[in-house]
Amino acid sequence: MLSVDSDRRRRPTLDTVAAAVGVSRATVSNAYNRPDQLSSSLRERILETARSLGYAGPDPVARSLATRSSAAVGFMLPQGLSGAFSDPALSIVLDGLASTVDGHDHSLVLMPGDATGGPRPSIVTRTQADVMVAYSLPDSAPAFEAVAARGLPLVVIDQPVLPNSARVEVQDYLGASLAASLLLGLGHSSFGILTFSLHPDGVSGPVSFERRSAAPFRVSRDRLGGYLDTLEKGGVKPDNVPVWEARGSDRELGRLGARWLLTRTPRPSALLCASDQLAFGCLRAARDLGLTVPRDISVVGFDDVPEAAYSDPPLTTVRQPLADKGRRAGELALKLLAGGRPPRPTRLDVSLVERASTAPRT
Amino acid sequence: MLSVDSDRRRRPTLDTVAAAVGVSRATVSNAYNRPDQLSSSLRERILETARSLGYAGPDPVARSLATRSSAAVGFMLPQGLSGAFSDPALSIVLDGLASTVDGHDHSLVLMPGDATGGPRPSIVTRTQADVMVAYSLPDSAPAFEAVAARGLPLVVIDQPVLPNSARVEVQDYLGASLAASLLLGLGHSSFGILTFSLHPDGVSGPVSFERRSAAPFRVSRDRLGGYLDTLEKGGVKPDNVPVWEARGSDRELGRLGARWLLTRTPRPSALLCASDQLAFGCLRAARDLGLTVPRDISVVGFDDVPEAAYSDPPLTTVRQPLADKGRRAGELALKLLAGGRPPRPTRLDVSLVERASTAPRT
DNA sequence: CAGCATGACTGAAGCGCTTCAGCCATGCCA
DNA sequence: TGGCATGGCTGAAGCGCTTCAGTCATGCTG
Repeated sequence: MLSVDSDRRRRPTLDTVAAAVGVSRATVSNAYNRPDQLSSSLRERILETARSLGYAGPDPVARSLATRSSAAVGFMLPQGLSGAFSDPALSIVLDGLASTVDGHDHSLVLMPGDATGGPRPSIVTRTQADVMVAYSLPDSAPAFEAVAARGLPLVVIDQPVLPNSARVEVQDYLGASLAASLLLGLGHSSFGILTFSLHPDGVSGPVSFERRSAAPFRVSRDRLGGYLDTLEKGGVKPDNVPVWEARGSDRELGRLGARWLLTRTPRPSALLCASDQLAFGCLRAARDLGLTVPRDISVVGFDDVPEAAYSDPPLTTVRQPLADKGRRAGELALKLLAGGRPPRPTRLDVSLVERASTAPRT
Repeated sequence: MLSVDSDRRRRPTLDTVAAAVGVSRATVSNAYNRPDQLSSSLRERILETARSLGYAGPDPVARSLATRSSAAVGFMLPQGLSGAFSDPALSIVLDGLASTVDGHDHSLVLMPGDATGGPRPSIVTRTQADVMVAYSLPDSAPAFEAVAARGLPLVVIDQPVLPNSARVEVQDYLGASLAASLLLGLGHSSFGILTFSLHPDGVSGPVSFERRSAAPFRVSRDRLGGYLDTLEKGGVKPDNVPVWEARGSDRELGRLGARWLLTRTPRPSALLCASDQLAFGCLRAARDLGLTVPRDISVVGFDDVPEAAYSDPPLTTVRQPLADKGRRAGELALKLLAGGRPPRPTRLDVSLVERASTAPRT
């Protein structure tokens, strides 16, 4: 049976319908796109005929070519899908973005990253999208050149800072400072820090000074910097603060890192984490070691994902407006699409949410 | 400065490059797509000129129109993005799929669902993709009609059973039976069941018989059926088994449901869950209530996500090969794209993984 | 009743690319 | 030396649609 193949080949087009109804192709097009351009009776007749012919509406690709707009936004991720989505923060941001662009009949094309910290240039070149959104890509991602070469508008979430792109980000450094200050205020003086990737190389482990200062991931760099600088101002030497880098932001990796941090000598009495997921891992690691949070160890996270309110104990963390971040990025994308120039960066507020995972040093 | 707009308008095309080099458009096209059709020196010259002209390669949309292939696979989800991705199982499946199609230079278009349990038909109609993948959509999803109307090949993951589509699914019923048998074998006789959505209406709560039997989500139906039928064979009347439906598969919703289940009279000594996420919620709920797993309560999950091995206690669960599921779906999509007929459904094996969240009834 | 705005529809020019049937040298073999 | 395969390139026909400048009745105004 070859009928399937030939069915697919010989699908009806606008012309088929036009001929069947006895009108011009333009009229059929108008029936779909500009109902006000023809009498509603004729429109009805056209739609009816189309249906009976098995015509499902204007072909999206042809329409895109004619309108020079593919009605899609490309979303560039720093890593593969499963890694990326192990952090619920991304899901929330993406959901905010999707609902915004979806309301404007745009679809979302996912572009997974690889070891370069972003999608391969060839992917970027071939993806049908008329605006790109970068989510927390390293400064060095080759994907950006490809975007520029295509002349596509770009909105950047979190990082990097790029000329001629719209940007939305949060006050990571400030948020981290707030968290560190809180802990200092509670009398802590011995700390450990748990961060997610500083480099896109997929390495987990203790962080050297060089590795830290050369980090291409701004978010990690800022949060880490916020923690360390503030501690230093509080009299804690950065050299005495062990830092563990997890190669992703999920709780198992957090648990692993926390286990290392909590077995340093002297043992930290407070752990600062770059994300809630990592913090959840700390809670687990503490329990594994027979330590009680917050009595023995204080833990703070970053993000304030919904679950932070329900962990055991509820997590003290830095709140960032994740859904807003996505929505705002969506609006910016739409705006650039409409020909707008990139406005000044949107900087979203962070705030400290004190729950039960922090306590005065005993 | 209008230059941005006109820049975007006046981008170089194949013709621009052809004219600059002094060859025909076909030759430039060949330079990109069929290197063997021209001398490598000419090809070099063309590529070089293109670069200097700021030509980023053939326009993806135009190319798609000419080749009648959009090189994209559409992924239809039963719900919005954040809801969908709160279950890590989806991320893993999607990752498997993405890496498969990505290797063949296809991209992935996400189509979020709404309260109908799938993407709106208008989205389906307008999305540029030449094969659709449905992930656990209800039988009733209107999205399917739209797919059929466009004549697009379809691969269905998990459900529903649709004529003329490729399908990959797991032995949900069998898996559930295994889990229930294990618990029966351990001497349990008082059970509670925690399932995710039976209907796409976003309702959480105790499940009536009607609601259960009319459930449009096959996976929930099968797992629930596997549990209940097996229990019944083991002498436990289904009427005596409380069932809670969570409107999604995340641990907070699981915790909520488990709290309800664990406060029934008599209190169940074993909880059967439709997913690991829900099971994690049970572990939490048990702890909240001062109960110890598995001494007071046995808990089993479904999926065997990576974290199941590291929960406290490690989770007894039904393993399904998630990454394989995604990969297989990707291969099927590619095969249909190549003109193949839908093969017989792929049915992946499940197996019981016994860890430490189950114990004999005390 | 001339003049004109209005509504309903059409013709044709693209959008940027792929592909395939040639065409033309060139080199090789017998 | 004639015949033929081969490599390298081109011309032109689409792919299916949007859009815009018209054309042509029709009805309304003065």
